[in-house]
Amino acid sequence: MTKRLTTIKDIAKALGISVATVSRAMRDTYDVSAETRKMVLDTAAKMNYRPNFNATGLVRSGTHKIAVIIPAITNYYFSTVITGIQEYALEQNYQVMLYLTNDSAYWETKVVRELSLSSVDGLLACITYETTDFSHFEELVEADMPLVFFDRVPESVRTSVVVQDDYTGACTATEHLIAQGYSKIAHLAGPRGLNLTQQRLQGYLDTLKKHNLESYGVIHSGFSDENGREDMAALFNSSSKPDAIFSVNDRKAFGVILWLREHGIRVGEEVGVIGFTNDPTSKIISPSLSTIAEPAYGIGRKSCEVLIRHIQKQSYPTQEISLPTELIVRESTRRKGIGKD
Amino acid sequence: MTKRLTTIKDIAKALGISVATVSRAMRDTYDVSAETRKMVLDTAAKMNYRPNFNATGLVRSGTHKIAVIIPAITNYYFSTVITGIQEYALEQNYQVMLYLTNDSAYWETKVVRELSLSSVDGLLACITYETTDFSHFEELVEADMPLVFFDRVPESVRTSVVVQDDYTGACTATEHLIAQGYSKIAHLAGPRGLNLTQQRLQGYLDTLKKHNLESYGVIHSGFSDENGREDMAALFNSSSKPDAIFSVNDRKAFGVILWLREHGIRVGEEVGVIGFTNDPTSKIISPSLSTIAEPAYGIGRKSCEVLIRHIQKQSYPTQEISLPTELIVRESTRRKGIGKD
DNA sequence: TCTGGTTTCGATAACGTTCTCGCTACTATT
DNA sequence: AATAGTAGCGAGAACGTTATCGAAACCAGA
Repeated sequence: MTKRLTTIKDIAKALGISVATVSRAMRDTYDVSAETRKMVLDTAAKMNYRPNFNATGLVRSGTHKIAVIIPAITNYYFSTVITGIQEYALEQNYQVMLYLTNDSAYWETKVVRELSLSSVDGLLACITYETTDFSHFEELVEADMPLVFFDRVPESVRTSVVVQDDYTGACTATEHLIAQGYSKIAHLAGPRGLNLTQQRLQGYLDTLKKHNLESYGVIHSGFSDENGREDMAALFNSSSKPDAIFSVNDRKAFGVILWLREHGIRVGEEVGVIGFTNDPTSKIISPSLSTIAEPAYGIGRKSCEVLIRHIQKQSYPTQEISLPTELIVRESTRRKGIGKD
Repeated sequence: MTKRLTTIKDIAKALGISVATVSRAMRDTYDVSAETRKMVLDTAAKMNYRPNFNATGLVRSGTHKIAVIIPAITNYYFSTVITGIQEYALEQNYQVMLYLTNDSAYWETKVVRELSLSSVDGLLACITYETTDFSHFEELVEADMPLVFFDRVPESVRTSVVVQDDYTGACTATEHLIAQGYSKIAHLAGPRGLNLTQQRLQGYLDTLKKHNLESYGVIHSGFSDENGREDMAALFNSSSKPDAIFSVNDRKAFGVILWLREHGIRVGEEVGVIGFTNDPTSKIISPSLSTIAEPAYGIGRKSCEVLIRHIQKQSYPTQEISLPTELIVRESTRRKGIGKD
């Protein structure tokens, strides 16, 4: 197919030495004299030598590759996580293979099952919201494949996980709404079965209870702005209308704001809205969206770091890492909505 | 490191047949009886066999992997392109390795140079806007490595390219502004040296000339909304203020709209704004942004398709593919700005 | 001069596949 | 019944690298 590449043998022949010496000279310096080492390195550069990872990977079982399995990348959170993963991986000389599941459990299973165990050293995964059966991941764990989950994590599989502190973030969001004077608070929750959905819901409920407030409704649905619109229509159809909305994520909150605007309801003044993520669009939408900022980049770096630890020390203990979130106040939760962002 | 995996040999031993037969049974049916084939497949499944890609890649030089080199993924366009690439690749049983250059020519060069030629079958690249020296790519071409550029393409390297029709898109955008009654049109251009910057600028200039209009300013800068704001400040500092802005992309146009709003200038009515991309935020921003929709997903699929063609037939002729764009009219270019989106 | 210890290097097996031969046993043809 | 042809399979080399073992060369000490 492609032109024949120069191998270690070619260098050996050119120099009249053995392949073993060339191989040694390539990486460590011990067991080989300084001059031969220099000679080898020079001619290697001259002949434009590149190591064949198939061969090295074959003999020492270990490719320097990690697989990332993620539902999608066309949103701020996921794309930023990947960026963090990618940067840390490259720093550590690991390469990233990307697999998109498109939030389909079928594809997730297929991808994980077909993923040859020999082609990657470890796996970084964020499950789809459809996934209920985790046997495809359990098989990997049983084969001792290092595996780390981030953001959306299953409860059953016993591995390391890296998440943001969803529970505390939800508490902070709800506290903020209450502090701003809202009392009839509803929650637009994520899909059922997802850990983060449960955590954020619980934070919301616990904070309400702490303040002796009733929930003004909880609706479970997807993560899109369309879902947000639909949920608002359902919510305002009932007799007891909320005066504030805590959305499980920003995109859904965008739908909420758009719906409120279209229905002539003043965002902030009449109905407060807070999201979760800190998507860049939350600064652009009008009114701008208050939100709980997630450390997406940090999640990416950290989960990659944990994975590589697992790869390099097979006895590295299982970690459960939770990164802090941060409240960002903007216009959508200002009662007297005059100030700018 | 990870537990010993079952190999083809284990299957052969378990069945009392040779490895060659097992190997053959695994892929094509010819030269092996239906019953042995079934036997092999069954026990392979039973023993949880996964092929070792290092070994297959070694003997038949060809890994089923392609590398994607891209400045970033944290924006709509790039993440959608990657999604297209990924989906087509998976359909064709190729795996995607992701490399982010962060728009740094240094990292681009480093990544491309360190990319072992033996570890991927081909390369899909979108250059940084810093890159001026393309020798790292030319080396690949000389080594017969299949290489396809998309979106941002160098002019010098002789390979296949897949882009949207930037020139015609820019013409359409400018025509639209003129048709809406704007006549003092300025262009916020992209970084110099990028082909798409040049194409969009030229489309703008040619359309103005066709209508006997003067340009009300061209400013080159980056792609961010911050850049858009800065450029607007510079533009409105002069005595001859434009009544319409054609921005090289949507994110920059968001900055424009934000700047106009902050300065009490009515978007659409007083100053028309049109972008390029069709970022989902363009529907969310208020007023919503008219734009030229780019076929991002299609670009991804198509460039991956061309690359795989090149990989599978080394004599596949070099292609220059240009995908059509589409005008999307929203509020930011409505003179009497009452209508909804 | 002999011994023992380093340093530097070469031969060779191994990693898990695929590929090229060639062999056997069976079927078809005359 | 003899021959040719074919289907099915096995033996072994090959891919490019690393790892193991041992050999050669050199040096120091007695």
